[in-house]
Amino acid sequence: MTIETQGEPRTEQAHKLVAASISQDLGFLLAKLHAAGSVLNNRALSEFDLKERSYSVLILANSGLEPTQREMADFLSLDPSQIVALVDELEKRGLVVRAAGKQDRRAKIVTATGKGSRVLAQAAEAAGRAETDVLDGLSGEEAAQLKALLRKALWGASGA
Amino acid sequence: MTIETQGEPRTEQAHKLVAASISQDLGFLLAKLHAAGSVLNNRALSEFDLKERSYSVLILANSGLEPTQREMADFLSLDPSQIVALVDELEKRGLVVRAAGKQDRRAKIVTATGKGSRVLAQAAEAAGRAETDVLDGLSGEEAAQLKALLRKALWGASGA
DNA sequence: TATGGATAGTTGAAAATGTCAACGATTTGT
DNA sequence: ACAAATCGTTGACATTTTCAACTATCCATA
Repeated sequence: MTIETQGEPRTEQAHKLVAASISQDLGFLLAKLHAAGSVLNNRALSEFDLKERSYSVLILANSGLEPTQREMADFLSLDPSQIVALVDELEKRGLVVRAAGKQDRRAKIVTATGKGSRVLAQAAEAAGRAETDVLDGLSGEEAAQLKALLRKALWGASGA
Repeated sequence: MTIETQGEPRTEQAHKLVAASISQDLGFLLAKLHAAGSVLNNRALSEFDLKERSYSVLILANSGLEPTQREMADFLSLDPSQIVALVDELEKRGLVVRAAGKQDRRAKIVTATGKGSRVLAQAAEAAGRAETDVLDGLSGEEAAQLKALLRKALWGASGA
């Protein structure tokens, strides 16, 4: 990020409106960096026919935490019906399987297949490179600090 | 934010899935904090019949920087046609006026009216309170640091 | 100074997303 | 055993995004 990443069509540039007070607004800063990052992320993931959403689901399915769809919905701040569609697609592609929960048979536990794990490993690399691009303007330490602060804001000092 | 803000229906809680590796992913962290913040922001702004979008436009219109609609679109990462709709509504409500650009008569400069300024002043207070809620888990210093890092990631060290 | 190509705003249509209410299957509390 | 709640799913509906035109205007250059 920061000023023109490459000779590309020009990603972002210092703008006269940066001086406006909205540049101090947290919601705006989050929205803008999120928007910029989404473009790069989705571009990087498109090679694997994934988007940010399906990528997230695949990560959770591969986490070993045996998440149910409901837990995924809560955690990803998505409507349960959206999880259905995402899991449907990943399952159709053989990257993920649904299994009835052991204690609660209403719930469906989503788990990554071997193929899902392998695709995820590659996708994660590409996503990592995209993240590096987004945080181009920050030092490694600053990048880590930014992520730590975001985690703390979300889950408090105890968060991962 | 952080664990349950109040006795409310429960806003957010430490989740078992926090342990998943996606909690280290910048895009996810931005999306999640942005989503959580949007809820609070829009709730706070609804008192003034504003949403995050129209609030942003109103701020820029009130900035004294005489932004054109195109500049707003670029800066807010929105399609120009969305700016049209937002300005239409604000103009209908008498909070903002359009004027032809002096050098370029194709461009429309959007400026806040007196009424717009007054509404904005109050809305900004409410939005500020919402932001405080979102950053509940951070100290004042940490909150400032977070915002500084976001700005730096977007515009480099020179940014506002 | 005329002419071609770009750009600002606007409109409207199409596609993608978000929201929400209902339903069957299952669990939980009493 | 029964009532109330919950999980996944479906489908309807609303909102948002994306994109291709179109007019008016600007700019470059012959």
